[in-house]
Amino acid sequence: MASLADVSREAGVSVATASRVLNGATHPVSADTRSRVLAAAARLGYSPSALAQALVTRTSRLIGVIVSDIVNPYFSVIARGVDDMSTRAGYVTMLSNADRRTSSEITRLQTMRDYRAAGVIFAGSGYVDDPRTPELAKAVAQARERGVLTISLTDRDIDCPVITADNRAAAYDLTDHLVSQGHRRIAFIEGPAGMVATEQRRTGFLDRMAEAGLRDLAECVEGGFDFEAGHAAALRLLASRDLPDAIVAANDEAAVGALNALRQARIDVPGQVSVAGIDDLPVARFVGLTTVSLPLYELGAMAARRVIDAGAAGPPLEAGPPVVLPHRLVPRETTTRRP
Amino acid sequence: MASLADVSREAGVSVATASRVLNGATHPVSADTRSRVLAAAARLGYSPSALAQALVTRTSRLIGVIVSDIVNPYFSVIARGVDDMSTRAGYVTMLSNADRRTSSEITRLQTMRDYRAAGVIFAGSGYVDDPRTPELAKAVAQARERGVLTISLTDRDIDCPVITADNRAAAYDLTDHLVSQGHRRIAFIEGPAGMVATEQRRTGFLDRMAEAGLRDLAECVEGGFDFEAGHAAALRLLASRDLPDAIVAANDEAAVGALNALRQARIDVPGQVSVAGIDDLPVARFVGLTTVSLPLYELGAMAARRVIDAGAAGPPLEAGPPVVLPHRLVPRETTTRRP
DNA sequence: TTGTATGCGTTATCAT
DNA sequence: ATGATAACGCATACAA
Repeated sequence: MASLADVSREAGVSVATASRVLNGATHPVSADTRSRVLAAAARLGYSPSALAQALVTRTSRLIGVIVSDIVNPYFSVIARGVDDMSTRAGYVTMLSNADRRTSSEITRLQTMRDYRAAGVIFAGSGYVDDPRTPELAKAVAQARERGVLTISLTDRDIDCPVITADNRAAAYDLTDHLVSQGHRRIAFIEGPAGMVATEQRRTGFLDRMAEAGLRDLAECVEGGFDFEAGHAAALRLLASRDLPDAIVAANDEAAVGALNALRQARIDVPGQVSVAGIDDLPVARFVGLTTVSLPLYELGAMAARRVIDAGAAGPPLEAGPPVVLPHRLVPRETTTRRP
Repeated sequence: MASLADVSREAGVSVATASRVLNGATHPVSADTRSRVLAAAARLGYSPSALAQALVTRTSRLIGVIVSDIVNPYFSVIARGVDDMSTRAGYVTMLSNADRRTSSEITRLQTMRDYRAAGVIFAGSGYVDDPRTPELAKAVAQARERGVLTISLTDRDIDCPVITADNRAAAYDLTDHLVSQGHRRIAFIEGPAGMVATEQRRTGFLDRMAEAGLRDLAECVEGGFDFEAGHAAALRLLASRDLPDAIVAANDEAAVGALNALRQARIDVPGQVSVAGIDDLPVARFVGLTTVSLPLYELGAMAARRVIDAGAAGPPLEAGPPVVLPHRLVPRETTTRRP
């Protein structure tokens, strides 16, 4: 309830000086009045209105993150990275679920912009040939005019800085691992149709297979990013001809789904078939799934740091080349050398 | 960039009337000027500063939710409930992770208060005899003075409305199910030490066992809320004397951890021992775990709705008796009638 | 039905 | 070193 005016009155100074000591500005203030103001503030339990500050400085300590679905561990890890960094810097994070709808991303970005968020981070992958991407790009541009820095964690055609992981390379490296283990017939359970992340991961798989002269032994099957999709895909694989040497799923959840289907069918993993995923979510570690660790937490944290730093030092950094954080192959128990 | 002043100028009216048509106030406005203002607003791409609005109305459309860890599916489901409801009402949700530290909950609440959040929701359980709870209570009281409505999703000694699930009854009902299936020796893998949710669930288990005259056959072992804890607990159970008829874990993750330990040890579940959890997280459905479904999503959604409704209709509802949302037993494949 | 004026809580500019 | 005072963008009580 106590405002700056209250404090200044209590301390017998003007609001200007009260403001100066309370926000630690570089402006000189006598030690005496400083302590008087501090005492008054403490006595009144003063705490500044972040709203008023944001209104006048034209930028807040709010950082937004727009995910597809916070219940998806992939995104919650990113959100955690954002929030840890935000909190450490005295910022607070705003969260929105867009359910992969570009239109939702647009509206969410706009409402965050109306709160003068210092920045907003897009965590979700876009779709290939998404007709709404231009609209999103326009919203991003408007946000920028309003002073909000937007950052994308995936490659998207919206003119803004991107901090990302290399999906293609991740799939490529994972496939390389399998190939080097002697596997030849390898099946790939794809991600959701139309997503660029899906394309990138499939491409990485196919590229490595082709390089190994195994193109003909590479089989892509429809899938998705969740347990059920992986489970169903594995079932289809089981139903058709004989089993491949290895199965790589577009992400960990699908891989675990496939793993379960296989084991329910009494297939020995990795004895008969190796299985691997991508992401390295907590569940992967738990079931001993071979996967490639993506810097999800770091992506969120670094994006947040970037908007924080931008706020501290004018509006220096824009767009520029994508920052690509490193991934890392994590061999575990679901893959082994082919007999 | 366009402000209300810009719009009013463009439309040739005062900011007052511009404000009136743009915020849909009940104030009468002629159809003619209304359309002029609307046109001007559209032309300029006007959108109101949520900051300025919040400053003057002394309440924002911000809803905060403080969880222990958003990566934990238990909390991400709650957060999803909050965000869905918030979004639908034009609010935006602020998220903070407190890692079960009461001191963090306090500071996070304060910064949300400084943004004049319409309300903040505490999702995490407290600790028994937590010496810091009084401080939290004080912070809650201060927040209320500032007009922010706080709601707790668990029983805590901070004077504020609570919307919750009955942890004790959930454990009780689950145990009842096992007992009615003929199980007699039942082990309970506890949650993290000191948490009130842990106490409540253990109590529910013990109560039902006692009523069945099975107190002596009830065994509580230390555990936790994650895979590893459940896994380790199951290992300990395996090491000691002979196996119980059934194992109920304090939550689904621990149950799945135990499940894995058992199966790795070639124990047939539910053939030799039944296993059950609490929460009904997505993973439970996937592995076919018997559990009790807690209204996590609903808790978040209802809490959000309550702060939204409170904003719409003065400051009517305070404290009052806890609202308890129903849980539901979900029998699946990890439990069966005892031979 | 429309306009004027005031205040919300700060920061920042310009004096003093 | 300190103090008036003008914004910031909007809502609203009071006039007209």
